[in-house]
Amino acid sequence: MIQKLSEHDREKLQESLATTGQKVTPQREIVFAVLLAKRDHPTVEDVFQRARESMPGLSLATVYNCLETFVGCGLVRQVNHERESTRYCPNLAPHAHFRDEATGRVHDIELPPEILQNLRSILPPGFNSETIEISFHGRSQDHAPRPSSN
Amino acid sequence: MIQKLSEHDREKLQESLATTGQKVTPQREIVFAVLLAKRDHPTVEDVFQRARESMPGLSLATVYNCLETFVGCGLVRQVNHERESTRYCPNLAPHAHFRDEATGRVHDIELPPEILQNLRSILPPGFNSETIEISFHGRSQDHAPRPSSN
DNA sequence: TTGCACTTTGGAATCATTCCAACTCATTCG
DNA sequence: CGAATGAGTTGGAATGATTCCAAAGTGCAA
Repeated sequence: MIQKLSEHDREKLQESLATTGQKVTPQREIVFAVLLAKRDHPTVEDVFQRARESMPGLSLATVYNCLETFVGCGLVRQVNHERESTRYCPNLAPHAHFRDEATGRVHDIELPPEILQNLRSILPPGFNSETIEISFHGRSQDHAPRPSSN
Repeated sequence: MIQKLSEHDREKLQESLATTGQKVTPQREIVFAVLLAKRDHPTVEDVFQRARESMPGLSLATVYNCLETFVGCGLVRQVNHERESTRYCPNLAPHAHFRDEATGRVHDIELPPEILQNLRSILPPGFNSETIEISFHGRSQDHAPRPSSN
């Protein structure tokens, strides 16, 4: 069962939604709470399952809608790997992703600003990049338990 | 109409396929030739259309098969952008991709080895990466004609 | 000539995602 | 108050890329 949003997170939600003229709804609160509760890059289906525990009537379409809305107002990031289902990630700090092909898990990799700068500098003149996506693909020995929570 | 493979390219094809115990077929030759003829990161559908000009009976399933085979034996790379159709790229040198959101076109960006090294170094211990994918997303003023062919 | 391994093919099946029309609910307006 | 408006939600249908599958085809080797 998902814990309710903290006052702080609820405000963040409310403010971000407001920037695009949208409102807080019970469904959006729960979907957002699910993302914050376990930062394991869940798929839409994962979010759906988890959110349903708290709100059995919730529909899959709504989960799609909520997540799209969050991406639109900058609350979460989409993470795509090859052709697999899209995953969602509430970590807004610049970071790369490491996809462990043994477990299928996705780990965040901190991204030092100078690396980003470095990367931007290899673009030929005339190329202006808004976003850079970096994803590693391999195996990790890391089987740490849960990084968990927020 | 697609030009036949050069002797050199045909050998490359033959050798790569051999490493995984597979054979050169007319279909594979044409699909490979299509990739080399215009290095614009075509989708499966693009390849299908272009290849059909030379071999009208070719089936879509076969194009999927060929491309998968080529990826498997290291002849070409897959390029994924968000949830769009997979694109294919015969450029094997390490490079990043720049996706121009205005035109939808994908450009290769040369990747200096030290940057790759740099990136590898930000992985925490225990993470071993086989491949790194880097994709920029933005707009370019570059409307150069065809870099084209070989 | 028979068997075997690899290929190709068209159509069916799958699966994530998008679309859509009906419905809910809160708020605004006459 | 009661209708109108509009954002949000919902379930099911539709879409689109990709995969699966079973039936043929194509050498090559025994």
